[in-house]
Amino acid sequence: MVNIKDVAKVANLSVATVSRYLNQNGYVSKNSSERIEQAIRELDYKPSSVARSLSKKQSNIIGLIVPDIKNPYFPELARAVEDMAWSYGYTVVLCNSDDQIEKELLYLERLSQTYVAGLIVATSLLDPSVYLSINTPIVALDRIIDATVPTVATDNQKGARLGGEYLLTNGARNLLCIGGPHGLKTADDRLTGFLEATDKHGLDPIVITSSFDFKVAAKAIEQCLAINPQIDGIFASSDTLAIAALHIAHKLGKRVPEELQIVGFDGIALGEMVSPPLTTVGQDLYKMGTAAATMLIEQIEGKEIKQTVLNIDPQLIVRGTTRKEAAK
Amino acid sequence: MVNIKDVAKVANLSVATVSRYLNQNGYVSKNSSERIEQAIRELDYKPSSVARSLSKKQSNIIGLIVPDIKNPYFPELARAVEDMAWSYGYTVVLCNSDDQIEKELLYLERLSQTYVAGLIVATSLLDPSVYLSINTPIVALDRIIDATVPTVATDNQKGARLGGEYLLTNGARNLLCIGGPHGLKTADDRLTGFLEATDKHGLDPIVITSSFDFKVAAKAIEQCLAINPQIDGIFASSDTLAIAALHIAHKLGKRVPEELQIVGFDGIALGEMVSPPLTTVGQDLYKMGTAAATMLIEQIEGKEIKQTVLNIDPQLIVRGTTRKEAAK
DNA sequence: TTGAAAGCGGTACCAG
DNA sequence: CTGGTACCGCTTTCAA
Repeated sequence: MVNIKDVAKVANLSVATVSRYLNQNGYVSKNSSERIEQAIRELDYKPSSVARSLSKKQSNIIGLIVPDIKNPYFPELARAVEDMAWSYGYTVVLCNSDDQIEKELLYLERLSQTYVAGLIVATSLLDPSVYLSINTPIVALDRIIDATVPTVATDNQKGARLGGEYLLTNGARNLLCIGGPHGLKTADDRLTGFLEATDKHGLDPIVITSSFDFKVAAKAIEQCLAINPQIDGIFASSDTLAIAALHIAHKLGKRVPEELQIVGFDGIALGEMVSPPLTTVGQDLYKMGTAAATMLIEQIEGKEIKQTVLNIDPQLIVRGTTRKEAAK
Repeated sequence: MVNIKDVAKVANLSVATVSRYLNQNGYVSKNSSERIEQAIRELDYKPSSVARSLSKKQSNIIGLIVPDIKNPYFPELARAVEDMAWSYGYTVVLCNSDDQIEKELLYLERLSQTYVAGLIVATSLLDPSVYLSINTPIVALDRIIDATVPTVATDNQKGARLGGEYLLTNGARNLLCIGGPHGLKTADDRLTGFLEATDKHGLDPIVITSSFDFKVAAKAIEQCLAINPQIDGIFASSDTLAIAALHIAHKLGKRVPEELQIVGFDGIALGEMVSPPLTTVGQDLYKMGTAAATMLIEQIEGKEIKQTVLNIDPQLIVRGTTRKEAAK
C-alpha cells in the first residue's frame, strides 16, 4: 500500500506538506499542490483512515444503535442515516441491541475503542448519564434519552390522538387499543394520546399491551377479539401490531373496514402492501433518519447546531382499513 | 484515555509484556499476569482498536454490502451476519450499493482504507476481478461472484422447480411467472427452474419481468392480469413480488387461493403477515447469514475453510395462497 | 511556504 | 520470561 511518504518522495516535498495539502489547512504553494496532485494520481494513493483516526483520535465511523434491524421500522431509518452519512464521508456501523442493557453497554464500549465519531441511538434503556458520559456527539432518534441530548422524534401523543379521533369520526365506538410494551415511553405516549381522544367522547376503550413481535401480538389480539366480538375499531401503536390485527381479522372472517376498522402508527412501507392497505398515523421516516444524521454530523464537525430538538409532525395517512365515506 | 503505557507503569512492567499478555502470545509469568490484570482493572483500561489496526494492518470491521437494506430480504440476512460478527468481536459496517457500480466501487475503496478485515457481498455487478483484487477475505452471499469466491447461496433453479411443480400438482394450469430484473443471475435461475417444471407438463406460461420495487411490480402485474384473466397460478421470483400479486388479486376481487394461487420465493418474515399467508419457496435466511459470517471469519483468522461453497436447500413452505386439498 | 520530528497507541522482533 | 525499540501512516507543532 502506498503511503504519504511515497507521495512526498515523488512530489519531492515533505510529508508535512502533503498532509497539509490533503487536509486543506496550512500553506501549500500552487506549484507544490500540483506536484502533489500529480504524485497522488501517479501512485493511486489513498490515505489510511486508520492512521488518521489514530493521530486525530477521531474516526469517520458513526454508530447506529437500533433494537433490531429486522423490525421493519428500522431499515427505513437506517437507510436514511446511511445515505446522509455516506454523502459526508462517514461510514455507519450497525448495532442491534435487542433492547438488552448489557449488549448496548458492550456496544458502547467497543465503539468508543474505535474513536467512533458519533452515535445515533434509537433505543433508550440505559440511564441517560451513560450516554452523556461517553463523551461523543450523540443524537437520539425516535426515542428520547434526555432533555440535553439532541433528539429527532415524533409527537406520539398528538399522532395517537389524531388516529383515535379519526376512528371515532368514522363511527367506530367499541374501541380496542393495542399498546406497545409497557415502560417504553414512545408506546406510553401513544396510549395516552389515544385515550385523550376517547375520553373526550366519554368512551372507555379496551386496552391491551403486547410486545412488537408479530406472532405474540397476533395471539393476544385473537384472544381479545374472541372475548370481545363487539369491537369495531382498533388503534394499534405500531404498524406491525396493526397488521397483526388485520391478519387476525381475516382469520376470524371479520370484514375490514366494514365491520372492523384499523388504524396503525409508524408509516412503514409494509403498510401499503397488505390488503386492504393500512390506514395509519405516519411519520416521515426517511426525513427523521436524515435529520438525525445531519444533526449528528454538525455536532461532529463542530458547527453550531441550529436546533437540538426536531419534532416531526405525524400525519394521518388514510388508506383502506378505515371507512372514508363516514367521515364528518 | 488510559493507554498501554499507563498499564505497564502501574504493573511495573514494559509495554511489550503487557502487549503479550493482551494478545495471549509469548511468555508472561503468572505473577506478571496478575499484576497486569490488576492494573487493567484499576485503570479501567480498554485497548484502542485503532492503534491495533494500524500496527497490524487489519481491523475488526466487516463490510456488508447489500443493494438496499429497505428490501425486506436483507434485514434478516444483516441481522444474522451482525449476530455472528458480534460474537466473534467484529463490527459490521452497513453499505447500501443500490446496485450501482459506481457506489459499490467507492465503498470498496473506502472500506479498504480502513483495513477492513473482510467483506460479505450480497451484490454482484462488479467484474469478479475487482473483488478478487482487493486482497481481503470475502464471501458472496445469496449471489454468486465467481467460482473462486467462497459462497453461500441457494439452489434457485431447484427451488423454482419445486414451486412450479407445486402449483401444477395443485391444479393451476394458466400460469404466470413474475421474474426479477433481467440479467440478475438469481432471478434468471429462478425463471429457468420454473420453466423446467412447466415444460415437463407441456405448458407455456406467461412470463413477465419486473424490478423488485413493490409499486412498479404491482402495476405490471395488474396490467398483465387484466389482459389475461384466465391466469389461475402465479409463481413470483421473490416474496415481495408475490405479495404485490396478492395485493392486486385482492384489488381485482380475485379470491386467493380459490381462483388464483400464488407461490413466492425467499421466505421473508413478511410472508406470514399477509392474508392469506404466503406459500413460498423458503430459504433459511438466518442460517445463510450466519454461515456467510462464519466462513468469512474463518478466512480472516486464517483457519482452513472447510467448504468454500455452501448451498442452502430451499424448502417449500405451504401456507395459505395455495390450495392444499388438491395436492397429489 | 516548507520540513523535522514528536506523538497517537499498539505490535513484534531481537537481545538479554 | 522480559524489556528496548523500530515501526504502522498520518497530524501537528515549532523552527527555519
